Amino acid sequence: MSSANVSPASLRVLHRQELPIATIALARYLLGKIVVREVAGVRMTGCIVETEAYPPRDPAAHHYRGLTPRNRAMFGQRGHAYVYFTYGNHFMLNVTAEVPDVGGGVLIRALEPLEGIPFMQRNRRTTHLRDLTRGPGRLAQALQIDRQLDGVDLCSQGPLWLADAGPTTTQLPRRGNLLGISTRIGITRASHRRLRFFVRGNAYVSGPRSLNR
DNA sequence: GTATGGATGTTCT
DNA sequence: GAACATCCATACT
Repeated sequence: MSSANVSPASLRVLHRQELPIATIALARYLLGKIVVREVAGVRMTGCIVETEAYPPRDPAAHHYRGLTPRNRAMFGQRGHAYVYFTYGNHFMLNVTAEVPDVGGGVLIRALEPLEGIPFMQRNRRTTHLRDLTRGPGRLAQALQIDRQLDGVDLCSQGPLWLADAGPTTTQLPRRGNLLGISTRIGITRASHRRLRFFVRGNAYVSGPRSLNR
């Protein structure tokens, strides 16, 4: 199993300039990066192991029909949070992409828990490690991510930000062994497009086994 | 391990 | 009224 194996002390905030502009490139780039959530003096972190791209002109994307009050974050600068509520139960965390007014986002689908695991266990009401952040709804609940964080800048240290683990993590998935690619989960439109990216073999990746080869 | 269906609230037709 | 970027409990192999 590939483990994140990150040293928390070396966290460095990601600068907007180093984020790829294109949605699909960003979805791949974010694998291996760290989500940092700070609430009430508590820090929870996890390594991104699964993403989905919702690029411009994608009929499955919330931005497809243009700007609405809900999706406005995706029409702003990249590197911000787009958080929305769905299925009556769950919040989803996305990282905005593209240049302003275009519309693009990357759904964060799974994390490998790193720091603050006891708090995630409390938030999720389970001690089972593998169930804490495997899936977009679960990870949002574990990290206490809700609508209040919609629009937050992920490139400045605040309640929610993105980090690099520093030079110690050299095993960023590129192709072949570590980078898995599949169709996206739970959509009906454009369901043939292979825009889901994941760390192959990682225990915290969601979805059916058949998609995770 | 896989398959199914219900719960739930917001958005859009 | 339908669809929805999901999760959970339950039933079954």
